[in-house]
Amino acid sequence: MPDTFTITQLAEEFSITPRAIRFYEDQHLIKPAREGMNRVYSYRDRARLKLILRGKRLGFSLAEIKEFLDLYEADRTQVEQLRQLRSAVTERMEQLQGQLSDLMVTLDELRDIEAQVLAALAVKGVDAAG
Amino acid sequence: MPDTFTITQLAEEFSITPRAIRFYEDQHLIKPAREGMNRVYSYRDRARLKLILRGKRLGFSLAEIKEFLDLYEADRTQVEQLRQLRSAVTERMEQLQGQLSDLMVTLDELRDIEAQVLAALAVKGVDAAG
DNA sequence: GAGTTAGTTGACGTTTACGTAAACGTTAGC
DNA sequence: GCTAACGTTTACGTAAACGTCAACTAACTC
Repeated sequence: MPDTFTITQLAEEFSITPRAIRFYEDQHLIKPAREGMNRVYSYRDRARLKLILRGKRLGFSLAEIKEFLDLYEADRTQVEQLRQLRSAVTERMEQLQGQLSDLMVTLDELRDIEAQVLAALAVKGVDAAG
Repeated sequence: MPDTFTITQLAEEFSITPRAIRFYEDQHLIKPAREGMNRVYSYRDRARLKLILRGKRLGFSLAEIKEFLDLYEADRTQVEQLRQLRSAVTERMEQLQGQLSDLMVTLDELRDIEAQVLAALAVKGVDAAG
């Protein structure tokens, strides 16, 4: 592991495009150092990028992710910020729980349809595996 | 419960705008009857709209929802149709199973973060319920 | 018959998260 | 001394899912 990274190194490591990383910079989610014109990413920058991508996996918008990151950076010692973070996480969890139950209902319905289809095929004396 | 609905009635019932409902029609997800120029929604149309909104809550695109709805409507009398329907349903179920596990992983990550935040608050001797 | 209410069809605007050139600079190899 | 690889900025393009006018129409109400 080196201690600095180029933009394409990070792009390849995380399977995104350099364009995406630059876009995150445009949106002030990350600010790498410069060596002349070129961006140079530190180990901490890389960690930050990891957090960004994780936030995206979790379904947060870049604006939301920026708020989270700012919370971490601004002052990790302040209770109010921890509370904000917690409430954001809780809210998101509730959304996901809703999605989860919707998903399971949908799966149930699909199973019903599948059963009906199989029954209909059976009535026609057709091998279901056909 | 009446047996027909106007567009604003449905819009209000489901907390969306008439514009949204018309847009679904543009995308061929729903085709209400007409009384002169005006749209008239049957009870079945309303059920269909419910399905659309549920699909959206599940995070599917309108195009995907359309495919999904077409499954319900397909001609179930012909063997070939039944087979197609069955394979589409099966494929859909596999996709949903994938989403399901993704969702659960995501929820786990969020639970981790929540636990960390709670721990940080506890260290500060703060009531988490604050 | 003027106004209000509820509906209609365009058609352009908006947001998010980048993609996609265009036009250029800087080192490395041949 | 040229080109190839990799980087840069600027800027316009894109897709999804509507929002937001604008400019009607049709039906009631007074």
